[in-house]
Amino acid sequence: MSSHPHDQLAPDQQEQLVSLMRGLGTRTVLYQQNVAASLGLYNNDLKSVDILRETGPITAGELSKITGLATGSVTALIDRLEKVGYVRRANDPNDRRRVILVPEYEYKEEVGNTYRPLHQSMHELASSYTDEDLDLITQFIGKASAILEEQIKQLNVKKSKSSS
Amino acid sequence: MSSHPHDQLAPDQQEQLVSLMRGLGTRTVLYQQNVAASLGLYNNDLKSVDILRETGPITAGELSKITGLATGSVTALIDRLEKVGYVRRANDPNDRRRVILVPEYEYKEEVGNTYRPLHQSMHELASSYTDEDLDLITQFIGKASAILEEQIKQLNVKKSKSSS
DNA sequence: ATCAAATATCTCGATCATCGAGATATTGAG
DNA sequence: CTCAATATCTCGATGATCGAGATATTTGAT
Repeated sequence: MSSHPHDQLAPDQQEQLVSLMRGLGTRTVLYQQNVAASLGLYNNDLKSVDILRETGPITAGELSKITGLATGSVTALIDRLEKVGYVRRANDPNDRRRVILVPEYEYKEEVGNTYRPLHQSMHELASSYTDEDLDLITQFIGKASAILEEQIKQLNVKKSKSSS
Repeated sequence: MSSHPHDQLAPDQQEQLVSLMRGLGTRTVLYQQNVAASLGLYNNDLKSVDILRETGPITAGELSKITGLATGSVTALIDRLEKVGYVRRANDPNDRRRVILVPEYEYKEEVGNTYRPLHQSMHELASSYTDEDLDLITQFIGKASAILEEQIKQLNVKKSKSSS
């Protein structure tokens, strides 16, 4: 399908990839929302769990910066997550103002169970490639991820600028 | 780097990719949220604009199903998007109950402008690959996207089941 | 030491997107 | 023609989020 024999040139190929990436993005957002609902969490709560999973323990303020939520919202968010055992408040011995958030979802199987079918399918997809190809793809994903991170930073910069 | 000579086996490589994909997902969600804020839209409003962009005109009810929002919420959402000119309500000549949502953001340059830096970077990234490699990557992204779509469906099925 | 400014988190009233149940309009089947 | 099904909208209730101020702690200057 997608009628592009060899008479078609590269720019179009790039366009196709970028378009697919965009579609992947839309689906990712919808998927995340569905996972949250499935776990009985609010979107931002699951988002925070995912962030903590990647960063490890961070302070409430750092979570506020990353998520873009007001500090008051983060306080309430932590209360909710703590109540259901996804996270724990810990003291920073060096600065008693700070609240360190320690992920505790290792004990919560639900998260793993919910993500499992996706991971399973991804593993299956991955196993259909040679080591070499997988390397190529992995590097691409890593670079795409870095680009996104950079773009998020840029948008935040613009946000602060426009409010000055 | 990443010390995995040839004595290391595939599963680890797969793990790395899946982990990276997850990180990509988290960043995608954060990015989307930042774009929405930057455009002065609510998350679900931008989500809907993106959906409409991909699907073309659909009914209010279909948007409700895709986004998972209640019909009453979609009504308000459309009101907001219509007010700022991202979308237009049209009649379905065959069924006068229906409201068809027609995307109108071609006239809105802001969306394109906001996404542009990301697209630019993605194009740059894409242009660093050979046609062959790009093909491989494109196919992978397409498959990953299809997997996500399937997983979203599965989660919706479980949702309906558990409420019976 | 002392004090003021800066920083981190929390509190709390206000706002507003979302829900969900019911209202309204339309279609389709019998 | 009537009734059930369907599509959208209305509207009161709920609750996440905001944002300004309160509290506690740290830091730096004097």
